[in-house]
Amino acid sequence: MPELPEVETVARGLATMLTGRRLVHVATTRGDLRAPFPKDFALRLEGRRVCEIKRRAKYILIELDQDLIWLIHLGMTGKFTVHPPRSPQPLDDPHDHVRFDTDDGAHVRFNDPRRFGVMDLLHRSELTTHRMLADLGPEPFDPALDDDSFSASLAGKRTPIKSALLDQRVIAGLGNIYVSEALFLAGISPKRLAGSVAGVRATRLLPAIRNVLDAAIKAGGSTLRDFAGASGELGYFQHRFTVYDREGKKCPGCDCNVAVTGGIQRLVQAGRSTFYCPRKQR
DNA sequence: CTTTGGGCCTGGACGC
DNA sequence: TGCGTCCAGGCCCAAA
Repeated sequence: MPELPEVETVARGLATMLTGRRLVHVATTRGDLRAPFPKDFALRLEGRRVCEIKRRAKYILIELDQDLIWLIHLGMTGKFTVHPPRSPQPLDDPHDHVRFDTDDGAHVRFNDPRRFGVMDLLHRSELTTHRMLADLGPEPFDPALDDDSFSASLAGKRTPIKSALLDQRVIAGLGNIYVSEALFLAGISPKRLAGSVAGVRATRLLPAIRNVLDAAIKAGGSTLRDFAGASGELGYFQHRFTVYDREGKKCPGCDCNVAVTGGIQRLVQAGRSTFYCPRKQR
């Protein structure tokens, strides 16, 4: 369930370990996840130096020399594990899809049991035209995203606000969990049509989105401290959610009796679970 | 044009 | 115990 905060955490962890390093001994296992890896994938990564590691929406972008960019999506279950130099070689796992060493002797593996991840290689010039990047909306923390532009992107939409926030063209990086959390914090019903959120409610929703993401990134960052130097999995951190996956539990903002009200409700919108409190969200 | 829904993939939870 | 069924999730694409 990696969404923006988890992807950000993984990207920061990888940056700590890999920036400035050269990739050596790159190998793939079966060479496909949701889609086949690009042609000569391992060969093209071999010997490249890591210049910088960034995140765009839920994608990790590893910028290499020769203007090559390694694009990674973690899907649902994608994980990186970094084994520092001189640490024991990890056991083989059938779901290890990519492995490589760095020129300082670390060993890195990408593991994805459900294979919903994506690997691709692109040239720097394709950063805004690549199929998976071209239509992405603004980053939630982009200062250019203000109340007016956010409101304008919701205006006229006939889809529920829950679905609109999952649409990466509206705002990039939110997934099913943080959409529920942000709508709860903003006190907005997930069933409300996006068009009716434009205006005053949008000015409540945008800070709520930022608060929820910021708190989760901070929680992730605190796990990174322990990981550097240890043989660690990147991006998995304990985070407690207020409404997500808490059907029937008490809403922290309500003093109502759960036995009477049923507590936090679950509903399905566009095939996906939404969790909310009908009393706090209108 | 916009919005909806199916398919991809597989481990784990659940029911019989 | 062992089997089958369903679900979760992000994203693309076809269909309405």
